[in-house]
Amino acid sequence: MNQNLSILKKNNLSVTEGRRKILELFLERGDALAHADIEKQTEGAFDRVTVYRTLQTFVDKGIIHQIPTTDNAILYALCKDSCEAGHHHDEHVHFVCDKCNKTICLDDVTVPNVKLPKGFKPSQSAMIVKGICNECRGN
Amino acid sequence: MNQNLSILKKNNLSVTEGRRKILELFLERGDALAHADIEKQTEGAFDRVTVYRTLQTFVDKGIIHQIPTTDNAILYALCKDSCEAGHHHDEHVHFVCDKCNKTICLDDVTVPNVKLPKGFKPSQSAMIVKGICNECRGN
DNA sequence: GTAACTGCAAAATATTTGCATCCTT
DNA sequence: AAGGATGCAAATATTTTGCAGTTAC
Repeated sequence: MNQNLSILKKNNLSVTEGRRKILELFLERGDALAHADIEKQTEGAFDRVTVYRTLQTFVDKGIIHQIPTTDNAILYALCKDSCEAGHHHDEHVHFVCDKCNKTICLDDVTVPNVKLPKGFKPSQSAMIVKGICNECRGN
Repeated sequence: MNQNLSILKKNNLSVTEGRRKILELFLERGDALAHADIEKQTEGAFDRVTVYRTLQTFVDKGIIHQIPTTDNAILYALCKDSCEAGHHHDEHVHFVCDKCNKTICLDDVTVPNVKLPKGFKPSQSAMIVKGICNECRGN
């Protein structure tokens, strides 16, 4: 079975053109996408509203997660299998390339613990590293 | 001299009602503010556009810095003295309290280095920790 | 006096909601 | 057939831009 099909089925989502296509985009590209990227990539095949709703659905189901960014845009990226609905495990490092501008999930790099001042109790943490990615390095 | 006056002067900005007031807000509150917060706190004393422009000016001058957030809003917080125009040193940890929802700069907690996969060259990093802050702890 | 800042109007952009229709199961 | 997903229209929210009047120095 196609990977995107199985992901949708596993999450009790009906399989529609839009969901398949958007999920496929994430699977193909491997980096994080903004709403605007998805609109561009799908070239108006789906209504702007459908894209909003699809992304929201995927976030709710734990298929994708949001990535914090300094600039305006909200980015989304695929979750690992360990994510479940309402319970994300996205405590890995996100890398933003200054050159190609891609945002990549470094799934294997976990966010280190830091010593917080007295009284602060951490529950979750996120980390963003900027720089040059492995693909742009050689060029 | 007032602290906000000296900050403005130091950055060659003319001292206006709006700039003084917005800077004062940051100095008083100590936590990070979104554009919407500032509008609410100043209760329409200044045009919405003025607030946008003032924040942009402050960012350009290195008086405040933007903080990445998981949800939509862009947050701003005061920079330490070591920040200069066009050259931020905001590599400290930002703490978001789940209870009071404030975002606090932990200026003394520096972002630890992480080992990146082969080929990735870091230039800058940011970190966000969620949890319960010191003030909400006791309550 | 002059350059810079502000407010207003309006354009451009982004996001949300309601509802009728169509599609998946 | 029934429930959910989509598209369209429109409401709402957010951000940017131009310009004329005002203010800081």
